[in-house]
Amino acid sequence: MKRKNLTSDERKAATVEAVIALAASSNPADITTAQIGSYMDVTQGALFRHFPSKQEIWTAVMDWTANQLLARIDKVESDNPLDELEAMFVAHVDFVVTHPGIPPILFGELQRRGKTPAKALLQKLMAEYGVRLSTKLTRAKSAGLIACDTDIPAAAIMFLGIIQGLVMQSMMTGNSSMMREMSTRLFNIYLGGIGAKM
Amino acid sequence: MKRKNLTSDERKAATVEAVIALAASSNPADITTAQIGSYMDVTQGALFRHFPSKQEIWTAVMDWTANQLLARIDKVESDNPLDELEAMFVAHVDFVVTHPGIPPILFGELQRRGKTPAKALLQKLMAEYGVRLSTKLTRAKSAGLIACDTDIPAAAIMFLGIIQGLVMQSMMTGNSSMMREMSTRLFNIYLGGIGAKM
DNA sequence: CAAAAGATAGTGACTAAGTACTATCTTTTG
DNA sequence: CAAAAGATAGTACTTAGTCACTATCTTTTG
Repeated sequence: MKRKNLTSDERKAATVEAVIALAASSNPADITTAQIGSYMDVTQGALFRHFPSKQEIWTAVMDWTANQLLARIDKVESDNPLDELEAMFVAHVDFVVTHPGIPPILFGELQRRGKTPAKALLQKLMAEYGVRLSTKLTRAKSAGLIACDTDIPAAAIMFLGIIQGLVMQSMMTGNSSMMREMSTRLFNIYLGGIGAKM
Repeated sequence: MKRKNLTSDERKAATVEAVIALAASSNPADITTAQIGSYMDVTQGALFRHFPSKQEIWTAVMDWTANQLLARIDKVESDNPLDELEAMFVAHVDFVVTHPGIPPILFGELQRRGKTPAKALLQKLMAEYGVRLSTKLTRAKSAGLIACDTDIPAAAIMFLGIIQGLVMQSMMTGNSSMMREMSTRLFNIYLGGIGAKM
């Protein structure tokens, strides 16, 4: 069997992919460098040629995730802020459904004590997400599309919370296909909550 | 130094308490039997006199949690189902605020692969919680207190999701005191979402 | 009722199985 | 052929779980 050498960048990308794939079927905290290596048909020691420590692998994973998620929710474009919010919602749910390992990774990172680089990236991601939500909600309010007394910070937390709840539900039942269908039903309730005129 | 022997039941209860306390300041997955023992001023080996395995400790913790949480949300009593829902919401948030180790524990257990006894208990807890929510929402609908076309399953998921989101937010900022204040703001949006007449 | 006997809780040193990470040698590749 | 990627075989350390023994508590019995 002939061995295939990848460039350092390729191997880094493959590593991130491997971690995300593994996280879909095992607790992120329990993923070992040996498992990551074996997933890529590479020995465990080879990882340390590209990452100085395991923690750096998590940082790379968080970085990839943040970029992917923000890119997806930034792709929405409409002159109606409510349509944009719905598109963000759908894009986010879609991202999670197609990458079931991501939510456990985020939670695992969130639980970590102290401020690791990976956790800092996660906080930055959430902050930027929040800005986007607030902006669109404010525009919707100005346009008279939602109730004029809408509590925007609370509405932003709620937006993310709904997705959270969905993810949790699907992890509990092990059924992630219900997410897409349920997401529109949840979003309808959300629209009612912020007094959207339909 | 005189040694204090506890009965097996007392020691089990103390262990559960220790685990919950430790989970407030460190990742549940990283809690070792040595840490648990040291928290109670007992050696690590002593734990295995009362629990056959570490997994059984987690099961005991889940059992305690499920009983506590259900007891608290069952205490609410009113002739107005919406008031009951709000009281459940407040009771749940209060439980989480006073036991900050619980959410990480639940999420850690949820991530575990396969069906451990602890995970089964968690699923049972959620199922029972869901029943209570559906019952109250149905009563509210019959009484005309909320919109007659309310999507009850979605509303039940949403109820839990909001709490999820709150918890996540507080874990991110490390500020859990904002939870109580924010919870009423979120609940107001929720009421709007299910078309509550105010 | 006090002392012996038995039961139970806790100790401390150990083990076996991992873990992240490293030093050195080998293969691939431009 | 030289530089980069991977293999091999480690190191040093951590972890859940074990076990023979000891301290403490409870029950029996002369």
